[in-house]
Amino acid sequence: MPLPETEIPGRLQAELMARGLRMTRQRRTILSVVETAKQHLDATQILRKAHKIDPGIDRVTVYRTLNLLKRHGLVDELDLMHLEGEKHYYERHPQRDHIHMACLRCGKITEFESDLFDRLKGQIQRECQFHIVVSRLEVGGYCSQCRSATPA
Amino acid sequence: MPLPETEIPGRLQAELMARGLRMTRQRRTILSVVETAKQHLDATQILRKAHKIDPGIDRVTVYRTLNLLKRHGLVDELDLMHLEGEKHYYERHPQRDHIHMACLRCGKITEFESDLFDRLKGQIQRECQFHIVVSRLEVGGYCSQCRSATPA
DNA sequence: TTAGTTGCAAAGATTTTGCTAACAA
DNA sequence: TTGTTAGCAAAATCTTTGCAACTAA
Repeated sequence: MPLPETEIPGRLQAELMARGLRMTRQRRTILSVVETAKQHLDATQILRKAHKIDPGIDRVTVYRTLNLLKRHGLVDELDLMHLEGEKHYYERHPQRDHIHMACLRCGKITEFESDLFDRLKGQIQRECQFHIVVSRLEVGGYCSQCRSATPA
Repeated sequence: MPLPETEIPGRLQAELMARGLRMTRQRRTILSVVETAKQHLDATQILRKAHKIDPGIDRVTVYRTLNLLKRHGLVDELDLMHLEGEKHYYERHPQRDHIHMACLRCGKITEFESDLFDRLKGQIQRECQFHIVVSRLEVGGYCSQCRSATPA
């Protein structure tokens, strides 16, 4: 069963301010784009959406803000198995880590949560004495639809 | 306990030839570099090592050969949590998948195999009806040495 | 012979840096 | 006021493409 949707509007903004960081008009715009994204966005897509709110925002500001969010652990950077080029995708750091599955045929990205994943991370921390800050599990393969579909 | 070292010299070359691909002097060189690597190498490092064997090899040929190996599932592409830039690292596809742990302080990369990881992939295949072709689990954090070390 | 491969040059894609003006606190 | 941030331009980094010459099978 899915987690309850605990979307807190402006959470990113609140977290950044709680850390004493300056809240500029541009940052507010970019944060709102990331926060309300319904899918994984790369830097260019974030810039495009930000432009619709504030056409003056520069691409560099998007990169700088994403780096800021990354450093503070507020967003996760994904590669999604490099399905289309080397761009990176961003999503708000979830309350519970999930796995990203990328279909090599149709490109669909599916997310999956698992107790086994949580236990695996626990095992790593214990047996390797490694303190995990961030983790990323991505798998590439064929989704159920593409497995049963006729060959391309 | 570690797996037995079943290093088969020339395995990459044998696998490519078994697939009916042409074996050129340049490919042989690049394959031997990848095969005998004692650590994760990026394209530039592979080129550098290949140059020591055959100074005429072009960077482009390295990229093309790596892409070939990737497409055939003979090497895995790693990001190692982008610890130093956006380069990719390559390793021969292991008999059993392992986890890469990247220390955010000292940069050390540690590998770890786990039954839980295997079970997790089994769960994904079963519950998501997703046929896994390639998987990548990377974690960033602090290794045991850096955890107990004095702050930088 | 001939389809596949290489090297070279150039382009492409993504991200970062340096600097001054503008701005949040 | 004062240290931070934004915008602009330029550079840096990594990777791919086009094409003629070369080569493995």
